[in-house]
Amino acid sequence: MFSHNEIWSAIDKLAQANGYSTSGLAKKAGLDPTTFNKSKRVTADGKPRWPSTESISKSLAATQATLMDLVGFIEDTPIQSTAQAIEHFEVSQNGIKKLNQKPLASLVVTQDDSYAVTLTSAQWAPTYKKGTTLLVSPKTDLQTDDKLFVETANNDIFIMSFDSQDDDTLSLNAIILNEPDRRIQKTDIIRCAKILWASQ
Amino acid sequence: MFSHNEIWSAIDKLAQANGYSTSGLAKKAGLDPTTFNKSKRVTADGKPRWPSTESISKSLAATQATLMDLVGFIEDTPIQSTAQAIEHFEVSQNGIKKLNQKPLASLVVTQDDSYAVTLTSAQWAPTYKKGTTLLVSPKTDLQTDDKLFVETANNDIFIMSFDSQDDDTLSLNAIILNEPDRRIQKTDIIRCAKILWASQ
DNA sequence: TATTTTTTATGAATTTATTCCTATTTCAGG
DNA sequence: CCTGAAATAGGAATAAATTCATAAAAAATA
Repeated sequence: MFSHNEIWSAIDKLAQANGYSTSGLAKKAGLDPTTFNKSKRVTADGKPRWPSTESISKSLAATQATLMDLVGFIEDTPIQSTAQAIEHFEVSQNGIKKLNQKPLASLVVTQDDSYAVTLTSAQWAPTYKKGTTLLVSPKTDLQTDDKLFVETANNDIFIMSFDSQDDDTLSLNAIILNEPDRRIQKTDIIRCAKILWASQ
Repeated sequence: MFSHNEIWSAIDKLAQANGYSTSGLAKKAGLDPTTFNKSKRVTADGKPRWPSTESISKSLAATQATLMDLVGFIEDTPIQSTAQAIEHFEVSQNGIKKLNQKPLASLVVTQDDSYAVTLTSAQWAPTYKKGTTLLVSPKTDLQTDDKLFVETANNDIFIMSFDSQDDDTLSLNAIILNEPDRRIQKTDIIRCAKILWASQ
């Protein structure tokens, strides 16, 4: 379920995240530039007007975004967890480092082998927006396009999709713009977990 | 981005996953039952017709599904790729029974030992309200006050907190009003999982 | 098997969203 | 300060989706 307000807000955010104005996004999508006007979001007598599914599909295509990305722009309630926070990370220009204070991402571990990671940075938006909680599992039966949460020996963190692997290296594809694909030495990996579930 | 075919397929799957026919879903959503007819998906001259965003929103609301859930029916998301719907349950005055149609609770199982249970009954409110998704694990290292999801041989379901156990029986405390505490024979239990995580 | 209910189908009427057109506003560059 | 491009606004025309009305097929029930 999503509200009239949420879907319009998501369209605004989709445009902004790709450097477009609202009308610019409409043009890029091959639509009339006034399609997403504020004045087209309610009728004269105040009834809500919704964008069409086709317009949304075209807008996502124009920004090479998925429906999943759009979900990332729609706010929802945070999850509650039975787990306990044990580690914190900081995101900076040089990468992501473990630390104790002012965490931009917090990692919580449950009592079995699955655990949750809460992102307090917009680093991985729009795929995983700030505030997203990921439920991940360290299980190793990886399939192509599985999303992974990987931590290396020097405490860098990568959230990328699984491409392939051999005995020594793990090949990962970027899931956000302007991030390169990567090949990581397995000996450098201290944590590799498959993302099973992502909250809003 | 998503295609005309994908969005219609997703609506069909949303209906099916909730035990509805396509027209049944439309009715539940407060729409005309013919809204999602095959004949409404293309024009007379073969042009594709798309469901409106508002119809989709109403359909998700009717099934207590999120946009994320719909994505699961379209793309290879973590939820879809690692989970498979296997069983449905119905809650009635006399208890909870397994069935095939119109489930009030749906159970999905992931590829590792944790799985998710979505409650579509208010049976366990206010602790777990209608629509809550529980992430549970069959791990047996139980501690007092752990919340458990228990299914017995006659397909009754209990969501209660762990009190104690001996070789033969499991003692459970109620977590909702007007429910008695219980002692269950272990030989009667066909599923016992610890609730690790609860969604909104 | 007969009967009722549900589902599916299709055309026409209605409602809704987009497009077209024009005008105003905003903002960067000369 | 002026100008041109982009963004926004709003009404009318057009295109598109839903509803309504009806009928036929399929499924459930007696």
